[in-house]
Amino acid sequence: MSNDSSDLSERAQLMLRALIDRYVRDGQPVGSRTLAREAGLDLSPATVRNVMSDLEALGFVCSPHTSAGRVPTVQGYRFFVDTLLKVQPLDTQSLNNMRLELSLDQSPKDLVESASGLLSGITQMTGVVTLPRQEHALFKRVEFLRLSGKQVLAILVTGEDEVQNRILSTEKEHSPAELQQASNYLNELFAGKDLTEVRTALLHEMQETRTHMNSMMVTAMHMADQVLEKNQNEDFVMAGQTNLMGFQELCDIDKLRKLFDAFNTKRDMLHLLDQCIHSDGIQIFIGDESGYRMLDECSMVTAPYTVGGQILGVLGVIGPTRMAYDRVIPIVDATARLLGAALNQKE
Amino acid sequence: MSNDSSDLSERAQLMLRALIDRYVRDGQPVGSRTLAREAGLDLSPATVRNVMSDLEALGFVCSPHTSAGRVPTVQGYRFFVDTLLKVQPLDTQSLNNMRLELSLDQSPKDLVESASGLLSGITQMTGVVTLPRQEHALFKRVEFLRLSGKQVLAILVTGEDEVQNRILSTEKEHSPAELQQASNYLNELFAGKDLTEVRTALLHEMQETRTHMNSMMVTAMHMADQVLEKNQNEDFVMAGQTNLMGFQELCDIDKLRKLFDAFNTKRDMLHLLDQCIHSDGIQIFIGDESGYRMLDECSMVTAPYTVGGQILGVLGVIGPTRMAYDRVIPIVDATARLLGAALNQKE
DNA sequence: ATTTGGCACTCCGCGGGATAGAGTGCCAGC
DNA sequence: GCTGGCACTCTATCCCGCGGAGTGCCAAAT
Repeated sequence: MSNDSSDLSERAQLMLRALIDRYVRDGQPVGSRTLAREAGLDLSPATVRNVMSDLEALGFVCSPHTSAGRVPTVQGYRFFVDTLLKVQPLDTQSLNNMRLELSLDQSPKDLVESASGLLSGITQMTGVVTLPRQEHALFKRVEFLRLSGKQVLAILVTGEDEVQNRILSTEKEHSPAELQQASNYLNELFAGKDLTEVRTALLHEMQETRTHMNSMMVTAMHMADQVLEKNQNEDFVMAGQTNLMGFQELCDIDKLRKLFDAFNTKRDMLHLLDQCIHSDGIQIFIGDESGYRMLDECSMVTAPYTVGGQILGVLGVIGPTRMAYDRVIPIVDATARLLGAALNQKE
Repeated sequence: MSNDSSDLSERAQLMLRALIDRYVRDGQPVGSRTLAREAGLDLSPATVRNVMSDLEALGFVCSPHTSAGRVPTVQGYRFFVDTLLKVQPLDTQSLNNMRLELSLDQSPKDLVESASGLLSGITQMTGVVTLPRQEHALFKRVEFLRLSGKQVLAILVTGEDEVQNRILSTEKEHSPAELQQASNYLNELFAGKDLTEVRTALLHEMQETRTHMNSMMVTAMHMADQVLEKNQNEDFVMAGQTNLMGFQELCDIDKLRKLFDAFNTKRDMLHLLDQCIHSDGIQIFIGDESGYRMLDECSMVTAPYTVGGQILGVLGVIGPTRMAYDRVIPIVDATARLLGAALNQKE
């Protein structure tokens, strides 16, 4: 018969939708009688049973044991979100709240915190937001201060008056005057430019024959290089971890523990989020699709946020696989847009 | 009879000790037979029962229900730690590990992280360490950078090359030259002094008639004041929250949730830690003694850490009331000493 | 006067039916 | 192709009885 999922009968799709809908609502396996009522179609439980049997054969649902209702599988959720999900438009009430929350005058860092809080607050799950990439921020100025011996404190001021410090170890001791010269030189050369632009220009310059550069210039270049070097202090912020404690499927203490441990060792998490940043638009990991054990019973809905077309970071929500995707997706989407807009105003 | 706790019979004290010992080990109410064996005294269960009855009358133990063994009460623990606790000396193995971990060349901030990790790692509970107070750090130098309009970026470098940024809003626009003058003036005046000393000197100067100060000096003073103003970025670091999930008495998801929520809203926690900073030496909060509901089934063992006699912060361990105080106390104590020593070397 | 053994009593925890409820699968009839 | 009916299965729950652990008290022993 039709084990090509694409020509799954209209009716079967409707039932799957209804089943997931119901299961998401109350977490119990759903049986034929319930579904018959729920689906709106005027069918008897017996008929529903037949259809469910088909759905089970396709791997979209399964029953925990004989004589329990059916539960969606990961593939079931996948098919659901891919082809038969209709997102619910966000009610204007919440939207306004969000806009308000994110339009207050805040520093970029605070905005990220707010966004994370919003996500966790509205969805009652856990919100994550990666810190914005600095790569495309504007180079405003740099200053060097001599600390002691060969240690130099570099201060980099970027577009939105964000300040970064770094302590450099130089090869020889530099006098305050030399440092002043170096920073003047760099500021003149690069002020107002894009950080990546600065970086490439820098590398380019340094590869040029250095004959027509005086030693001061070389020093300046070197130090600037060190400052910009590992500028990817990629990290992220999350809020509402404890929200996850409310869900039955995570009430197994051991599972929760693994999850939280994973949050603490941020490495894997970052790696996962990193993957999301490359796809534009909403991305959804269901259950173990992420490939990370820690998220076994969890799903993640993410979206990149952008300013002027440039992707600055990712944000999203982590919750049990059984989540209301139709509700969560627009929330994540809206948050991404609003955060982008808020960051844009700052520039 | 003797309901004055101070003349609790030798034997009764011994039994209380044994009881707590046993209860801490396996978490089960302990009955007369067990205790008779445990206590070492050669007594029959019946005798033990009589003594336990006394202890119950004094409020040191209680039974969860008729015909269960006895469990120490908060007051029981209190009496235990106050008068009949003998701390176990720390084995040299662990001590060396700790010393190693804290003697690596690390920035103060990293040291704090390490200390917190150590506490949680060794005790298998949750470690907390407040960030060191900066009040008694040395003023090394300050620099001002003009950002835009009336915004000035102040950079304060303290003793151990710690750097702090602050953005000031000034009353009028200052030229780079003016700012340079101001920082020169301040650096000359205050370099190498204690931050609090600087602060008081500052306030004193500003109250003086300003007639013999030129406008540059006034400006400098004002800006310095703003920089030093709210220098108490009190915050703390904790590690190993998930360790707490292992304990039965906290396996009630709801209780755990409250606890973690409390950790996230750091306010109460800070307040509590703040109280500890004023007492010198180990301090122990048992159960609800802290007055904070969140710690209902938990205890906290803290100790301030010092450099050169100055208390810089507090560190400690949070765990279930049923913890091995005799083991935890020396660990907290040692960590405090080692952290103090490590910070001292940095100066 | 304290300690001890004995005894009756209480309460928890556990395994074992028994039962009700929910749900399935299949089949025969519409 | 849909439906009602029927037998079957599996779970969850309550109840029961029982053994174990422990207490409290009393009377006897030291």
